[in-house]
Amino acid sequence: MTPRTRFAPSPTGFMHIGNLRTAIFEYLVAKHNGGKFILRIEDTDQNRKVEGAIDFIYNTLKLCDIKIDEGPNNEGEFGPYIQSERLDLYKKYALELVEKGHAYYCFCTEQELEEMRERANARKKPFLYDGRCSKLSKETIEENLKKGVPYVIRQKMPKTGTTIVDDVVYGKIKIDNSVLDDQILLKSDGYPTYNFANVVDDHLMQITHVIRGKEYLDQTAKYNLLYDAFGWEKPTYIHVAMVLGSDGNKLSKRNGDASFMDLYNDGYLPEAIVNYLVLLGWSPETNQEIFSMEELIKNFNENRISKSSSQYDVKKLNWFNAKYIKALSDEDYLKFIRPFLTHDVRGKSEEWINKLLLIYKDHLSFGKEINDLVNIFFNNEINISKENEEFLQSDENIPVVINAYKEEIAKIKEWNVENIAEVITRVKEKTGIKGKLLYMPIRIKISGIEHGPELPDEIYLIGQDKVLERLS
RNA sequence: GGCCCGUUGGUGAAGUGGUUAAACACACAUGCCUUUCACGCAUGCAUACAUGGGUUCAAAUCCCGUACGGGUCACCA
Repeated sequence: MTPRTRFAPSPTGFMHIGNLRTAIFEYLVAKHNGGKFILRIEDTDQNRKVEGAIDFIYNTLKLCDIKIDEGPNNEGEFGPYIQSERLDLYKKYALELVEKGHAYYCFCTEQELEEMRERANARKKPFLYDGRCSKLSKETIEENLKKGVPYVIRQKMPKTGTTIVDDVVYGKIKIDNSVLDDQILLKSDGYPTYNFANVVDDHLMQITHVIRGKEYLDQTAKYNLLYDAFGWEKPTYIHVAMVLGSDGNKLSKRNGDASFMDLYNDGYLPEAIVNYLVLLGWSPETNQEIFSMEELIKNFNENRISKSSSQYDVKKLNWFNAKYIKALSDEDYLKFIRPFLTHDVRGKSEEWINKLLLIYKDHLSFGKEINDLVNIFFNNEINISKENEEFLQSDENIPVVINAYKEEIAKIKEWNVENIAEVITRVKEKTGIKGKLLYMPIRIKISGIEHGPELPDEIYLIGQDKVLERLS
């Protein structure tokens, strides 16, 4: 049987890095074993549908180089791949379960349920449906159906004993059947519940490995009971621990850093994000840290997924991203970084812009950062701090050096980095000054600050006219 | 509250009974390099196996209790 895994998001138009990581794991398990990766849209909650969400998911996965073998936009033989288009299927299987005696019609109204719930709360007991409708006579049921009384279909749970969940990561988990609710399979609007649709689809789509967040671990007992009721073979379960935010709490939109798209828009390369995420909760057998998708597929091993949750740390992501940026060709780098530059570049030549951007290729953590780094080349006003002003007054040689620079720079006919470098050497020879006193004064005069790229580059980029003006 | 799961330095983690006086990476610090910074390289740091009890010649590794953290108990997924 060829391995098949699936990514089954609900179409909310948002993907936080925890979801993405799950998708990556699912993809890697499939591909490592030569299998298929399926996308299924779980839109059984009609209230949460978002326009364009499917394209958004395709887009995100494509950026991450995760290839969808079957999905709504490229159907295989197990379609449709959108749950809202499979309604008749769920109904058919729900009724099959009723037939077999593993499920029953329930005509209780929301109000009745609410009352039961309140009574349970008052006694400080967890609410479990008491199964009263399972005792309804055939006649009553038929009469209700004929009258069109709204109903749901509930699964009949065993009241005693335990159900074992076998999980690749967590091992064997024992769940008491007595805590299991007669869960609803089919809602009164004809839509299936998540749990039911999941089991039916995973079976029909021949999913072999169910990989999902650990928050579903407890629920898996219900799944197993469902599989047993149908007489279907259970898939291999791989539950993965959660990704926590940098504050150690649950990831949330509010934390800002939780979404893939935000990261992408800030100038993080998808390859770097994927590489970082895969190492969150999974470790390879060697000390290798940088992995191409191809290498991940080769090396991934679900037995090395961690049980405990891990914390998202943007600093490590920055490190990965910087590595990936450095590895880019100049051409690719320029293509990547250019859109992030928001400074006013009117009047600047392409050559000038590219040179500027290239200087920072090895210094960049993420795309948006370029604007801060590059600031000194766009400030029209130079602000020299008090300390720096004092420094300029601190040595009688400084004016001499500055004057020498001024003279030599004015003489340059062809404005390029080589000639500027020569000027610096000449100033050094002429004045006999070297070290700090040689470069700091001019730096401060032309940019206001003592940091920056290499001096010849900096002088070159600021431009001959401006440099001369600022040296006066 | 019941049930389930987890707990190795600031972070990601290796290690699943014995050369581990616990690797590696990020972060941090220092040094070298560079006429600054950064990059790169090197070194170091961090008083890390939650805690108490067992089992064993030997435990981060096995068992039990406790604490702490998280998850789950919907006509949401």
